[in-house]
Amino acid sequence: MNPSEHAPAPPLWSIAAVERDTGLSKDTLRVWERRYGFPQPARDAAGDRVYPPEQVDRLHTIRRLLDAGHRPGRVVALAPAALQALAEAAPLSAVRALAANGRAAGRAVQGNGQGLLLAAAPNADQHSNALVQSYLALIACHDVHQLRRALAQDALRLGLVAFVTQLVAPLNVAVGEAWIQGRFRVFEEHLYTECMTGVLRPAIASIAPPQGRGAPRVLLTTIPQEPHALGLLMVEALLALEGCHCLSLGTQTPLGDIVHAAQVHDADVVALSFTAVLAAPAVLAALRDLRRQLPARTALWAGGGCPALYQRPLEGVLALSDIGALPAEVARWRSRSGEQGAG
Amino acid sequence: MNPSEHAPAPPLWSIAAVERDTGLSKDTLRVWERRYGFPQPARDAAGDRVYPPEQVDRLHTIRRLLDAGHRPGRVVALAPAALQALAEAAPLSAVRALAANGRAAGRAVQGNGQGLLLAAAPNADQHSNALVQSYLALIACHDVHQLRRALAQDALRLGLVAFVTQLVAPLNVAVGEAWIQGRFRVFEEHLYTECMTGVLRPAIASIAPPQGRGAPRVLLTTIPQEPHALGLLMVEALLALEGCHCLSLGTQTPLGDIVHAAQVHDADVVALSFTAVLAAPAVLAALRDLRRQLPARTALWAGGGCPALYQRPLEGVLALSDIGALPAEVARWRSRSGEQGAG
DNA sequence: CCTTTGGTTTGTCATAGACAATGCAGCCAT
DNA sequence: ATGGCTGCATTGTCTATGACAAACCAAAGG
Repeated sequence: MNPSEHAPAPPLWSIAAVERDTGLSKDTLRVWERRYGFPQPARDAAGDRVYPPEQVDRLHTIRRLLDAGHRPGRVVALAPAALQALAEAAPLSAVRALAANGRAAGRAVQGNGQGLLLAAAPNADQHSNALVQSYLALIACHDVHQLRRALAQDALRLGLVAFVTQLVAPLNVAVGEAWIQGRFRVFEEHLYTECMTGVLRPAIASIAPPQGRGAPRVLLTTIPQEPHALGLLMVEALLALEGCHCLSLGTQTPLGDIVHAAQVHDADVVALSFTAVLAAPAVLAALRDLRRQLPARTALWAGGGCPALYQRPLEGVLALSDIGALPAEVARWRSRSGEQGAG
Repeated sequence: MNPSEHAPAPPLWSIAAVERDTGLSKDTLRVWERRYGFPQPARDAAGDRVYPPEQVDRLHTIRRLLDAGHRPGRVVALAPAALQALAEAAPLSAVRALAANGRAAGRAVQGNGQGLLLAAAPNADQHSNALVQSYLALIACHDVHQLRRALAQDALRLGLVAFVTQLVAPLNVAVGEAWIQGRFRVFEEHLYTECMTGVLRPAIASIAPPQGRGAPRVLLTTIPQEPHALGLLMVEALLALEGCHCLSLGTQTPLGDIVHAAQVHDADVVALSFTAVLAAPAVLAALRDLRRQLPARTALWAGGGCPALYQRPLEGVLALSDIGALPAEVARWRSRSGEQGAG
């Protein structure tokens, strides 16, 4: 037997595995190594990079800090202790987002990387209220049954609109912040998302489709690379309650298919949800492309916790930083459509 | 005004955009260009590749053919007409999968690339029955309301078990084949998935959690890069009906988090769903890693339309080619667990 | 007919340099 | 002090080509 097999061989990661796991591209990983001296993977017999688990962990922490608004040059080379301190400190996000550019309509509060965050809360601190905190505790102890029961109960208690805008939205923000600070792992976020989906889906299914003629037809989806469906469900719930004709395509629809689906469905509005997983250039390019390919009569609404949406006004795109503003926008669409329909 | 602005500039795609859209890596795109002479993108001012839409379309067709079992060397350089002919011909998949290696338990019927396919049907041809065909027609005419109503009705009529095993599974196969043949676009597949989700979710939510002590605790998820959730829902429905304690993490959980979640949830079984989106090596590597990191008492079940699962037996992994076999496996687990618990 | 062997195919990884877009900081003017 | 411009630094992505290991196919042998 080979002696090396006796030791519990530490699992080593290939560059492809690290890319999958951290979301940092191979190119980025290599250029960081060249520029900042980290990561510093070993090499296997073939000369390929092999990353020890500690470095992968550290890359995860770095990724979280980047999503919180830090810059690579300042954090990549930092020692683990310093990284941890930074993560536990107050998240830069709000500060940076506000400082960046005050022009946009709403307050932009940035989310986490795996990016649950859909709607920026009016004031993150205000929402550190008891209810949200109790939910965070439920998630932390992985009590799914209790979590689902509590969510279902609160949905009934508050009503679906208030549930979505006043509880789910700030809870998403809170979960996102906890994730940035390293207090939650990915699977805990997944667990939360799954429970919430299990509550929202049946609720949406129970809403009767609108009968009238004037109902706006809305196409809901996310662009490729944006896997978060929770935002879509929240929006779908609100829009369905407002009497919209919703057609959701789920997540990650290629741009060409969005355009095609909008034509087929005769959509009045295409609504997209964004989180901070996506790099700002990708988001803006996608919106520009879509705006160009969609017919002029189709409105393009974008929302969610992606800061890129709110840094500068986008031509032909309605950026909704606050999910609570959705009903008002539907009303505005209705009145505008009435004018045009009459004219 | 610039005269060139008068022409309706055809949208040009960057290599990154093509990667997102087709799922072919930048490396692959470049090496195909070098080896096969296709694609042959133009260059922008900076020397970067820019792909005209026709080439992107052609790449899509090629991608579908690859997922159907063709090999790059034989199809990449083919003219569009030849590609189309190949796509419309009988899919290679079943033939190839059977020819490959007869050792595995079941027949492996391969799915499409964006890969809805969860469970291989006993005989794909048998399932070209009227019911499945009528559903394909509903999808083709984008009648979501009718589609959802019909699904909900059939779920009631057949009962959830028969609905999942006898209708949903073959329908997935049929949709997958239609996609390979280019009869469906991505958004039509999304539309179908969304409707099905809207039916399965509430059904699952209505199943009472098991009370007894001996219920197997099952953790459900997919590995990163595998975005298809429909398989998970089908499995969750069947397992919940069999009295299992299901915990779904949704799609794309990092391997480390799967292990962690399995510990926290005290899982008896980790069940994963695979489609043909993933390359065979990635699937096998993931399963090997997981098997190594999971405690021995935790069983590892893998299912879905991914041919890699069935080509050779995998040590410590139960590969389920037929979703109908799930109840029997639960029963087998129960009896085995009873022995061990007693001993 | 099944298995093993050898050659081909194919995706991924490596290197290093270049560039465009973004972001930040400092300056000036109101 | 605050708003807006200018220029430098930062950063991710792209290019090119070579190399290699694993997977696949087909032909030879038991």
